[in-house]
Amino acid sequence: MQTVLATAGLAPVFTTALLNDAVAQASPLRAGAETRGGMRRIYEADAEIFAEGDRATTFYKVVTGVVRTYKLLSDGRRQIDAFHLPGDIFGVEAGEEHRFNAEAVTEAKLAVHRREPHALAGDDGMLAREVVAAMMRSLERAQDHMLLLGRKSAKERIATFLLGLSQRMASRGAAIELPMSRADMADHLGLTVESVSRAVTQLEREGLIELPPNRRAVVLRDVRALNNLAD
Amino acid sequence: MQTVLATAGLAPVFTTALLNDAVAQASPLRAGAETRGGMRRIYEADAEIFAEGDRATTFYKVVTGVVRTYKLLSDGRRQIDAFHLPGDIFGVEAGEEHRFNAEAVTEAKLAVHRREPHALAGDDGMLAREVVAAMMRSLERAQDHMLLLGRKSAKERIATFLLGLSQRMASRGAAIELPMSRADMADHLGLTVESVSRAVTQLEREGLIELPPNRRAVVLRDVRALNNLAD
DNA sequence: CGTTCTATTGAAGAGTATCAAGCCAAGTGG
DNA sequence: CCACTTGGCTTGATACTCTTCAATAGAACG
Repeated sequence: MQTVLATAGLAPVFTTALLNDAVAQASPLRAGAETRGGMRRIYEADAEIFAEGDRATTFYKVVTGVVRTYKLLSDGRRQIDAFHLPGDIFGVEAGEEHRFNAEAVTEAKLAVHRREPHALAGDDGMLAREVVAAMMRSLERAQDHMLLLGRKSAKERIATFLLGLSQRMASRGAAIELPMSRADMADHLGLTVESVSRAVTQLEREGLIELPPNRRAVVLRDVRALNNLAD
Repeated sequence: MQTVLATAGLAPVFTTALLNDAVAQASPLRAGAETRGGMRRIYEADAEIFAEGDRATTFYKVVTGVVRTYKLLSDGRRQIDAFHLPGDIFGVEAGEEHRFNAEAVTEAKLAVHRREPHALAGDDGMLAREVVAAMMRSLERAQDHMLLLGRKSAKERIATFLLGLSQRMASRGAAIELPMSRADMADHLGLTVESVSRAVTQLEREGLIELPPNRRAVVLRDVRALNNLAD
């Protein structure tokens, strides 16, 4: 059942299963979510997909849902390097082992690909090309994210994050479902839960964004101003 | 556009089992600084190699010296995403344009490679494999660096940075030359010059490292303790 | 030796983290 | 259908790390 929103302007955009539709319509840039090969597997929310140190015999492509990949410090500090949306490929490794952990954020359907040469050779090498392209996109995102982590303020981080999400999720207008918790956002943006909450609230008070009562979605009200913050 | 690579000029070489080979041989390939192909060019310290937005018709491999690649925010804040040492490849782009700036840190000799498909096809695709392997290494470093930027303290950042440098530079024992200024280190580690200086001094007082009077080199005195800090 | 550039050190301030309630939406069981 | 519980989000007060501003010290070069 969907949330009934108090704010009139919000109601129409939030009342449907945004996320699942977004999945189906994956952005054109992200080479079709209609992956042909690969065994499908479904993970429930928060299920582990693989862990750091696991043998990397397979890699994955998100079909539906959202996945997080992260690293941990010995004392438990966590850095989520990326959220993977439908169409995204993750778990590709240079070495024998996975270098980070992967978990489902929401229930997620994944296409699992063996790393064997022939698996890639099939399909006319299409998959191989796709994997390389995916790696380059990961690298670009990582570079942008280093700029965010190294040099942006909390408010700027939130603005950047929301703009990025809205571009990657086929969002209806400027409305975005937030599939991940504040804790996940915090560990992605190098902040604490409280700082994320405060920055979001601040952007809301300034009128740049708008949130429904359950706070798990965002409407970008002033994209210009948000872009200014994100730089 | 189906794959990003269509515009990369690299597409033809990224086929079939190529990726797996590159993956398998990732580390060993890194060794050879003795690049055969590519025109040599020498840049003096602080010379611009390319700028964000420049057409990415070439990519580079460091022969001697050190290079920094960085991004800027509109107000001048800078994030150095990586320092490139001899053997490292940089400037490979998915799109038409360079997405960051590159400058020589020290005087640097670079091997310049055209992005044309045939240039890569030659040499038995060796260079192509090397480029893919280089990208994967860049991605791994970027992921590690995000953990540093998002979750480590100033002291931990310095420890991590010094350990990484010592592993990458063919260092005489535990002694490392620091080719870059404190400002460069700061913009790489997401700190200010002063914070870098203080953290270095602190590690020195604690006996983990030792510096010469000119402060442009470091001896790692207690690698164990440093690793503990870096996690 | 003086100039210049870089690095260090000090004092004060800002931004974010930490600690601690409180709030609200959603789910549970009587 | 309504307390009651639960988990996630927000808000407040305070602490702390790092930044900012400012000055000094030291190395390199002519």
